[in-house]
Amino acid sequence: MKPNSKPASSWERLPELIRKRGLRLTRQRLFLAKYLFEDQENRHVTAADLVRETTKHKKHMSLATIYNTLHQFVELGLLREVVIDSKATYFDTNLSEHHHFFHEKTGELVDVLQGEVEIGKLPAPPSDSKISRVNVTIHLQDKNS
Amino acid sequence: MKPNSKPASSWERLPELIRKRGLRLTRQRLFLAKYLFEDQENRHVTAADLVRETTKHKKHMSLATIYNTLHQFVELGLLREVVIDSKATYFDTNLSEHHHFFHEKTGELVDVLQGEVEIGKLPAPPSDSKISRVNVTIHLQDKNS
DNA sequence: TTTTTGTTTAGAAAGATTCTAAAAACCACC
DNA sequence: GGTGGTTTTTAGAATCTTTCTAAACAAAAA
Repeated sequence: MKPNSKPASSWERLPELIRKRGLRLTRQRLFLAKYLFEDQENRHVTAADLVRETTKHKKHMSLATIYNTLHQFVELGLLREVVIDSKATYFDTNLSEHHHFFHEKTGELVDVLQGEVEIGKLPAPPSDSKISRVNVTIHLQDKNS
Repeated sequence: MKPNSKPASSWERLPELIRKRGLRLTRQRLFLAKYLFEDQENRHVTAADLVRETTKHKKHMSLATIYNTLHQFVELGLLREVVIDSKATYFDTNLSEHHHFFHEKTGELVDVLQGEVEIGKLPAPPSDSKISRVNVTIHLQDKNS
């Protein structure tokens, strides 16, 4: 009889979400979900990061499976894909509306909370389109350069 | 902000710019500059586009040279590099401060003039960094989806 | 347990970008 | 205009990220 007052994490919602799509609850999908969502921290991971991490945890997964799973998680609304430089695609566990600092030198991404950016005006989209998202990326350099 | 009064075209300034850097005025650099800047239109080109175009104009250039030259033009302040999806890096001849519509379906980029976007508030950068650029990308979907 | 069907996997393939080192072109100097 | 030193260009190889393939495997159903 433990009280369950915490908000359900993506980790807890996973079986339901997966089943709703007719997908199977595999060892690999469970491991990745646990790894990404168990602690509520926001992460920015690449596919290569995850191959390294799964191997380190003695749960090696192939690149193909990592990519498949990440894309499925995006479909399920559990991850957001972020493309900023041509070196890598990041998958972001922070689903709330937010933006990013991008350190040009290191490739590091840092969240910028929604309230910290205000957009006063936007153009109307072309008539046959609608706006699906507005991305703001703040590129950073070292101060002394 | 200063109004965007058009200076001499990049095409005309090229010899001077190139020399200032101790670079040589080669046939290839001249052709690309002319191709990109001669008419004042704003372009969004990829390296592969340019290999195709140079070949079509019977001035074939290797991919390596195309990439080298594009990066040099970025260094010289003649082009801007734009990364939005993982499929390609675009080089943008529009140097004025501006942003982009991005058609998710087609990968097409369309300029959004500076005045059409207003940013009311930005976070302070981390103490060891400074903001080098702020990118706003407006992702578009088909209206009926 | 057996069957069915979806999933994972290693390795191959594809696509973008960078590297290499040999040949060609630029340009300063005569 | 030629020569020589240096930079550029080039084709092809190498690298890196991402996707594809088809064979082995595992989850759910019967």
